[in-house]
Amino acid sequence: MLARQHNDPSFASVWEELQWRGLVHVSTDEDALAAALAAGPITAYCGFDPTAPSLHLGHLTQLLVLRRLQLAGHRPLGLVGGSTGLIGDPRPTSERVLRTKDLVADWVARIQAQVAPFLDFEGPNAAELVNNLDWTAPLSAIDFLRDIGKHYRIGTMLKKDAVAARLNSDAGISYTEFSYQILQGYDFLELYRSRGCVLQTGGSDQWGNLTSGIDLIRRAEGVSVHAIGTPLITDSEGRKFSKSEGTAIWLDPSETSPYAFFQFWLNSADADVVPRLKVFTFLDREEIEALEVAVRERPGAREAQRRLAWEVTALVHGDAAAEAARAASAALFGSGDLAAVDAETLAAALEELPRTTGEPGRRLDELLTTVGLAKSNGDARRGIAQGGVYVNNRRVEDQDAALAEADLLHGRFAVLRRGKRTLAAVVAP
RNA sequence: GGCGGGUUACCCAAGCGGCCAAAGGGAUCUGACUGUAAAUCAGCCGGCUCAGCCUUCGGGGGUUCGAAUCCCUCACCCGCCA
Repeated sequence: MLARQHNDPSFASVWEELQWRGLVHVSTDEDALAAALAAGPITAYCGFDPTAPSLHLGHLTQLLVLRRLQLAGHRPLGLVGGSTGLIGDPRPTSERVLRTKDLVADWVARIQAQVAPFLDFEGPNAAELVNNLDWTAPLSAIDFLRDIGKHYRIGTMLKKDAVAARLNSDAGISYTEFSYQILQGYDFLELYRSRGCVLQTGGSDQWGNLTSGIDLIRRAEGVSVHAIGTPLITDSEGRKFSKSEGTAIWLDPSETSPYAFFQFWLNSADADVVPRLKVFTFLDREEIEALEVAVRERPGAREAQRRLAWEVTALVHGDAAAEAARAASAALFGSGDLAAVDAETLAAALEELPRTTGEPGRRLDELLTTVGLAKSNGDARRGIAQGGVYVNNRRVEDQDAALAEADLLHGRFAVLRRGKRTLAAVVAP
């Protein structure tokens, strides 16, 4: 997968490409940054805090920024925050619940394993994974206060958006989370000292934490370093699509199956698809512009969405998984007549879906709940009453309906559908 | 340490003894339209053996025929004062 990736040679520099792809929302002085990137290989880092067992799409943006920098000859550092993850950066609305150290350690390992495949650990600009616990754990509270704390002014810290928002909310903020920006700033300083790191990337919501490190390095070392803040990826309505609220799309296939992942991209709105191609694929400008034309002239064909879905699924889950997801999507949504799909193809497609076993006579509401298409039997029955439940693409009319012998395709399978596009499989025992 | 305010369903937020499973908004979900899109309109939106019943309004304990609403207490949060 790594071997296929490349930056677009039609750009004069990686900086220009990052800008074209819409990956630069804010940065430190553009001229100085562009000059630093052009002057020769530099070391850049991005941090990922283990606040969940998996990374999600917001993190994928960051991984790809690091990778594009690496493809341009720079050296990427992937930091997994073993210590910052124990603290948690302040969310705008509420205080985080502290996780146990064991749990965070487990998540660190998982996330390291998710970061690694996106970077090349061979060659002259080999990537490196680092863990900030390595340098913060040995630090005593006294040394921390004397050596680092002295560089921080309370007034500046209070003005950071994340802190100010919390102070204005009725949630308040603990000293623990208030201190987060210092920890992240210290990471940058440490990486500057130990590895000559002069660039940090991150989401624009991390800007305050990025500048924390820049300011610290200037005070402690008298050196100006750089930062790039990427835009928060949203849909055309401005909603974050990767937020922890439940619609999160995870990189871990056991959290979000490759099929569901593929479907997510396939369902991108016309207005979103081109920006997403730029951010999440390695397609050249020329190709993306051609797809942009396709969206404009033949929107119903959804060529750009199909390409996007394939590319990103292959990038994250590999070619085989992407092909399986594509084939399943084609089989399940292709003709509308599922009985026409041959047994082998159907069986393979259903492998991609959530599934449960069920025999004729089982109530549909129970099957829907069991397989996760409804959160309760009442929800399932409500769904049927609203005309939103289908068996093998045929609408179910009766709330008390049960699975019928005739519903079993090839004598074994039934496809349950909730709404327009959420599918699950029932397999006869 | 003192005084005052607050804790409501996924989120925001009304309610201030019965008409409260709890207003309103948002999100999610479903239908119509369509392209497995967007926008728009409509509906649903705690659970169940569903014209009824059960469990919810920070935790626990009271008062009352009856509490999200009153009292006590514990926890947490906010503000002002020290």
